[in-house]
Formats: sequence, C-alpha cells, structure tokens
Amino acid sequence: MGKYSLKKSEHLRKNSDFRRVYSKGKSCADHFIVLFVLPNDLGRNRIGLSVSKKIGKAVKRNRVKRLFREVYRLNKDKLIQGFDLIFLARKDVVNLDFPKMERSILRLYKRAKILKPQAAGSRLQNKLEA
RNA sequence: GGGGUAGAUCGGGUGAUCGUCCGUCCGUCAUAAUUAUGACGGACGGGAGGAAAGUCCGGGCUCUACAGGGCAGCGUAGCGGGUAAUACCCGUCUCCGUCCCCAACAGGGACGGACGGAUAAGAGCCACAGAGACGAGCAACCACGGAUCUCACGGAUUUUUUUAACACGGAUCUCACGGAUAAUAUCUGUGUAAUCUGUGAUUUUAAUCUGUGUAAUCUGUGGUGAUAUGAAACGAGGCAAUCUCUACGCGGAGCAAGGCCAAAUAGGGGAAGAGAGACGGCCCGUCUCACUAUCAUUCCCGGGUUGGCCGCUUGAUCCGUCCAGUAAUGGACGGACUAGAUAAAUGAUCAUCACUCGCCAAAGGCGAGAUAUAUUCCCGCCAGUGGCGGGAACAGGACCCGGCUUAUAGAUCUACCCCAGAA
RNA sequence: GCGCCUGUAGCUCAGGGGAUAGAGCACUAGCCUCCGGAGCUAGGUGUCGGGGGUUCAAAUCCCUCCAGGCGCG
Repeated sequence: MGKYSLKKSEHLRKNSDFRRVYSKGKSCADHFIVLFVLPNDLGRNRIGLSVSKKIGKAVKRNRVKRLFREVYRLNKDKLIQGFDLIFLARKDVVNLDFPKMERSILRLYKRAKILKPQAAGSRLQNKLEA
C-alpha cells in the first residue's frame, strides 16, 4: 500500500458502522468540522464522510468530500493506527480552501490525541507558524 | 471599430508530483490447487453536461393476462405534416399586439404571441351601476287617443257663509249741545262714536258646465335610444382555462422494476371460510391455487436480512458526404465506440500560456497652458510594452433516450439594424 | 423514483371570480392609574411567493418558475 493512497477498503460504508461511531465514539469540533473517533481492532484506520444537504447542492457537497479525502490522505502517516474516523461537515465549511481545512483538521487531530508523538512536532508546527 | 437583436458552436489549454473509478495485461501472497476468487503492487487505455438540474410531458425496457370490454377518471384540441411518441418540432390559416409605408382611411409589409373544437343537446354565472341582465316584461321619453284629477286664464250659472270696505235703514247705549220739567233725575230732537241687525251692489272664495294650456296618475298603439354598464337593446350577447358535449388518446406500477445466489430469523398472532389472489376506483371477463376442516390453502400483522451478481450500457447513438423535402425530418453510403459509480469515482498543489479588471513604472502621439523663443515644465486623453495583485460562470451521471422549462462568466462565427471614421 | 400539501399584516390563520382583502395576538397614540399591568377608544401595517395568460374583472381559474414541508417503496 502506497504511503499516500486511499482505497475503498479504508472507507466506512455501512450504516451500522456509522451508527456505532456516532453513539460510542468521542467527538471534537470547531466551526467547520465535527470529528468522531472510535478505536477499532483492525490495526488500521478507516474514515467516513458525512456532508448533509444543508451544505449545498451536489457540486458543493462533492467538493467538501474531496477536500476531506485529500487532507486525510496527505496526513495519514502522522496518525496512530486503529481508529474509525468520521468527518461531519458543518455549514461554514463551504468557504474553506485546502490550507485552511488542513490546519483545521490537524488541530482536531491534536485535540483527539491520535497524532503520532514525533509527528506532532515538526510539520504541524511549521504549518501553524507559517 | 463600437452597440443591439436572432441563430449556431464552444464553454479554459499544456506540463510536473501525489491520489481516485473502470477495462485489459503482468507480478507477489492466501484459499480451493488446470484455472478461478480475494488482497496488494505495476504498465497501458478510458473517465460527467449543455443544461447531467427541475421532474413538466412523451417513449423504450421490466413485471403484472405477449394488456381484454364497459363505466368512471385523466389528458389533448384550427388545418396539414414530422416522429417511436408527445402538451414537442415545422409549415400554414385566423385573431390579437407592436413597428413601418401612406397627408388620412382602406390596404400592404416585418416581428412577436395565442390551451384557437362546440354550429347542434342541456345546466350554471354575469357583482356594482342601471328602467331592464338573457328570452320575459317593466319603466323612461316622443307621437296619437281615452279616462280621472290639479292649477292658470276666459265665459256662463248658482249658492250660502265668512271677512273687509261702501251706501241706506232700524234698535240700544255713551258723550256734547238745545228744549220741556223744581231738578245733575226723566222725556225728546240733532250730531258723533260703539255694538247688534237687515237690504243692495262689488271683489274674493266654493261648486257645476264648457274651451284652451299645463302637470300628475292609469291605460292602448307605434317608435326611440340619451343616462348607466365590461358588453348588450327583442341579436338567436359574453364566459366553455364553470360544469357539460364532440373527436382522439391513456391499463397499472416503476431499475428500490425484475431475476439469481448467499446469509439470517420464525415456525408466532389474527381473519376468511367456499372462496382467495393476480387487479390499480367499480362491474364484466381471463388465469392461477383451492373446494369439506383443530389438517391443508389464501391474505394481513409480526420477526429476520437489509450482503453479492445480473439488469448495466451498441443506442430512435455520434461524425462526415450525397439525395428528397419550403422546413421539421427522412433515406443511402463510409467511419467511430464514447463513464458505468453504489457512504457513490475527475481532485489537490505548483508552473506556464491565453481572457479580463485594477494599480505602478519608463518612453511615444495628440490637445490646452506657462516662458521672449526652444529640444524645457505641468495637466488631460489615447493605443501598445513591462511588473504586481485579483477574477474566471451555472453546475456532477445513478436504467436509457426525445422534448420543454429554468440557471449560466465569457469566447468565436453567420445574418440584419443603428452610430462613428476612412477611401 | 413516485405521490401530496403549503406560501395572504411582525406572528398564527380565514377568505375558493366582483370587498377599500379580514380575525386574533402583536405595534403606536390617547383615556384610566401615583406608576405599571389589565381594561376602554382610535390608528398604521399587505408586490396575497415571482412571472405570464383566460376573463369586463384574478388572492381565487390555467400554465410556468421559486421556496418550504410531508408521505410511500
């Protein structure tokens, strides 16, 4: 598996998976995104995306989901493995571009305490300082 | 060169890195062990739209009777054509609107719009206003005629009453004067005033008759349309986007259709009883399963799974040429293969080229001004060069097509019109 | 995918061809009260979701678009 790949097997797809993460997982949020986290016993991470019709029409929703996927894919080497994650979009997320969303998601990672210890230093710090 | 209208086409390009979906081929591993499946990796090829949207119509396809009859219901509506079909498209007639020609009317032309059948059967509505609102007569006005009656004028007659005034007479009484008497009392004469009464005449009023004029009411005949109304005045009115009628069309559900495999749950409750279901509103008709009973059947409720495969992309497909047709469109020939996802694939970052907007810089042209003049200074405008920064629409397949409607920055081409400039 | 409903004053709703579009609450002003509340009186408030059409006349009928909501599989 490539370092920055994102296959279908890493997606949460069943309704029961989503409900399990929503009810039993921890959540943290900012103005744009709600992140749900629940440990699984697979030894790798899986993500689910939830963008409701309140966000906008199909083009806007697809763009938000693509940005979610891109940010997760390019930062997946910093995460501790073994979690199910759900990104829930809030209404203001439409105005975000890629760097703003990356900063927002990395902050949420840090608050959810799923960042690898050594990764918490270098790149995130650079981004935040920049 | 700029602007407008109409139509057609396109709707960012190129490159790098990382990543995604599908197909073909290959490699490693696992399972059954030719080969297939799954996971991971690699190479190559392909990968959203003109509206993919809204779901307003029409079809294909699938199941239900290869979809049957009647009623009900729904839809369409000049005529002709196109099409698989339509509420779509094309042509044309009629009507309406705008503009132009014409001094004006008539007429003609251009453009745009129209759910544009009902002559024949019926029902309903037509507020307010108005005398009158759809088949019935009322009222108004005018003309003629009649009846009743009011008023005015003229004439005639009659009557009584009242009032007013006049004339005359009578009675009573007051006052004045004169006379008689003894007397201021009484009697008497004259004049005057008041009251009552009689007579005469005039005027007014009332009644009757008659003539003329006028007004009102009733009535007969004929005519009229002013006012009012959206329209209308005995016309076979208007509205059928009110019901209805006529003609034509429509069976129903929808890819979560439908079929197969795997897994899981339950063997539960209720109803029916010779019928039940397909069948969607009703009736008929057809087909299937049953037709003697704590069994079995059918239906409903409840319970479980909500995984995979097929359907799934070659099709009324697209492109080019020729022919037929006013056109929509059709035919022939040649070529092409162009997404098949399913918590749902096209993205992110960077560079660059074009498009556009703003700012800055240097030099150029033109115009005006300052200076005695000028190669100098300043201001404004113009096109082009360089740099920096920003913007780049509407919008994402979900079985597939044909239309319609709506959203849409900009670019190109064609036709027409207007403005400016040059020859 | 299919079907249905709603949009009228600031809010909740009536009105289903002829109205100056109405009711309640709210708002404003006045009276009352020492003040406020309650009460009484008066008043303002509308592109009837947008556009087009039928009609003499449209909130109402027809077409189309927009926004919101609901149901079934």
